[in-house]
Amino acid sequence: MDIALRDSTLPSPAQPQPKDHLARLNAEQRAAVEHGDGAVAEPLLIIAGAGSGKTNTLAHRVAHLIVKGADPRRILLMTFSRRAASEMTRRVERIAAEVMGDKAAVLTEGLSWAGTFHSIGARLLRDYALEIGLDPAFTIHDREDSADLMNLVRHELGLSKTESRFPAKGTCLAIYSRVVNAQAELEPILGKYFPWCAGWAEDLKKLFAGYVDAKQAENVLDYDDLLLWWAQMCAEPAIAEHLGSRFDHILVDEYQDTNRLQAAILTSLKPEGRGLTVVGDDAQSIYSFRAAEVRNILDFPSLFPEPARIVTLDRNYRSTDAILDAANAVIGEAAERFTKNLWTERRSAEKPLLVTVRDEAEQANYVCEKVLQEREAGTALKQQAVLFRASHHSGPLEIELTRRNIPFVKFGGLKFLDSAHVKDLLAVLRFAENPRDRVAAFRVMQLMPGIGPSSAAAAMEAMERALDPALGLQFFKAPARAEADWPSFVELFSQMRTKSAWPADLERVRLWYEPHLERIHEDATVRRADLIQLEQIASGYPSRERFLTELTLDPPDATSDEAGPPLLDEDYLILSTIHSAKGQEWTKVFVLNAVDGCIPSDLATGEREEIEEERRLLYVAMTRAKESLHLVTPQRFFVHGQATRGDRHVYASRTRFIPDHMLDRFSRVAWPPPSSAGAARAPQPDIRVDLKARMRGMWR
DNA sequence: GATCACCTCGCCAAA
DNA sequence: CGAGGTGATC
Repeated sequence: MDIALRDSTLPSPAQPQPKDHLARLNAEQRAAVEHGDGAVAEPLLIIAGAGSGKTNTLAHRVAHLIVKGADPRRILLMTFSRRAASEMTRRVERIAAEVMGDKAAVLTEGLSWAGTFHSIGARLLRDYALEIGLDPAFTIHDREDSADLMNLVRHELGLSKTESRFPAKGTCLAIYSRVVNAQAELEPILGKYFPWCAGWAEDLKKLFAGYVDAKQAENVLDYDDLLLWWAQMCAEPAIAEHLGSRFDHILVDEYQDTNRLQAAILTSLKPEGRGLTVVGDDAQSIYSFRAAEVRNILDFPSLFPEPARIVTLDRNYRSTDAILDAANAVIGEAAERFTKNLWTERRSAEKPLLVTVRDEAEQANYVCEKVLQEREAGTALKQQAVLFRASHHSGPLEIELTRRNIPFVKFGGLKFLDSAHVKDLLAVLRFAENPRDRVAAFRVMQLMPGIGPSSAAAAMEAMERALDPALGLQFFKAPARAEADWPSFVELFSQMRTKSAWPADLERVRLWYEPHLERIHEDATVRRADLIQLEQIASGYPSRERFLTELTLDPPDATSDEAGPPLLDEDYLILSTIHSAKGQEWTKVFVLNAVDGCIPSDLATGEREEIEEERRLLYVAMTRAKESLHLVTPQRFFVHGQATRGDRHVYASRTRFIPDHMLDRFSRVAWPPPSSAGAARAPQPDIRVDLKARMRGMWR
């Protein structure tokens, strides 16, 4: 910041505006931005179709509020992902800077309440911890930690050896999570979404009660707790009032994908609705498996004493009309729909392609060839994306990309944080942060050979009995085989408890962990590189607590074919699940497995609502494309669970969401093209043999 | 009580 | 095929 700026007082909103930042918006966008003209006004609902400039509009609205004098520290902005939040704040800064010049930075820096519901929840719960009887040093379990804790309780209650098999830990957690997020009773949830578990209702209730007790005893919260505690806290009128009055404006993005808990939080913060803005598109609701509730957005207008203002954005700035025609046709078949068709002025004669290939291997070949062709023609790899329904659908393609040395980054599916060595390291940190965290403690202690579940449990008990956890560990008599390892572990733990230093803690942990890493894993070298990379990431966080919290709530969501993140200036192809592709766009888009069984997933063909959501999923995938769109349909799929190269397979047919009468909106091609079938063969050996002569010779 | 070899069964998307 | 659980061994 320069001197002149430091001397100046806060910029006055009344200053003449050098540029009209609203001029480049269309009339509807502008109406959304100017609603209330910077003041706290009645609730606003923005129905924003795919590619209608939603992010831009929301960013302009926030910037406009600030320009008009709103206090950025009193603006709460909730987005669906961390990535969306930082993109939004970046744009707000840019727009505000255009209007107010350098002075904008002072203001936009105050825009600190921007993030996901979960991360905002975590911050607020630490803030109000004492008022609500929560230890502010709580740690947060990710999905896998939660499942592990669920499993511990499941064992303790003897549910792991029932006569017929009790649901697995992941399923139990999914059921629990759904009940919590939907604010529903267990039985109907079981009947509707987990019918194969319906017989276990009583045991599940016991299990969940035990799970809640365990979380409280260990001072840990899971993802759902961040919303549940927040909502419960707001059920206390005094706290809700206090909290609600901290914010003048609350803006929520992707509102179609919020659940009942989130809606409850919102209305308790602003019961009158004044100052609320929600943005979304019911045609893009694809998270009902996380208990998202389309009704939230549909019912929003009538939720408050004053009806909400509704603004609809239906002009699409992203895709060509050919792509939009096809996408509109797909969503046009939806049983129930509230948004209008999108329109655009971008003309193109290039219809989306419906490509038939023999199998997934050919699909991989097709994508590779086309991607390289497009790159030759000037479209960078980064401007091209391959989308798919389930993370494993990209398996064969990943192999082919690797074989051909085409760099790629994959979003969705397995993550960096899911690898055992990273989790080990984080568990040590979490154990130091919160010694009562049993999942972390068990994981860490069992790294030492000779220590299994029962020794770990005994050590935990010793810790609880002692005045200080570190002393408890120190005087614990480790089993003979682990005696040599124990002291250095205790030393590490007490150091982190008493002389914690960040990010030095992490390096200490890594040094302690390295011998174990080498013993446990063959490929220790690759994994060590990951850990060093983790230290890089860690150095960007101010404290151990912030590092743990934010890493759990906003995990790096990409994995690449090589260890380490690709350099920013490198070019790479994007692979992504359709869910992770939400809100993004690319010049060229390939959709894999556009067949029944994949889209819709064969696991989602029961309820009509499930089918409808699968249709929206295809719509979301198609509307990511700016210039060209390829839907690829392999004809046969090799069945899972047989020896490699086994040839048991099933035939698949084109997705039901593109019925015959819609085909005129697509170009249909078979690949490789039948005419050049010969060209696809391996080159002939360059020799000539006179077999006729040879055969004649046999008798001579 | 820890560890390993074997066996079973499988439920996608993710903060 | 693979995580996760089971029973036999050190």
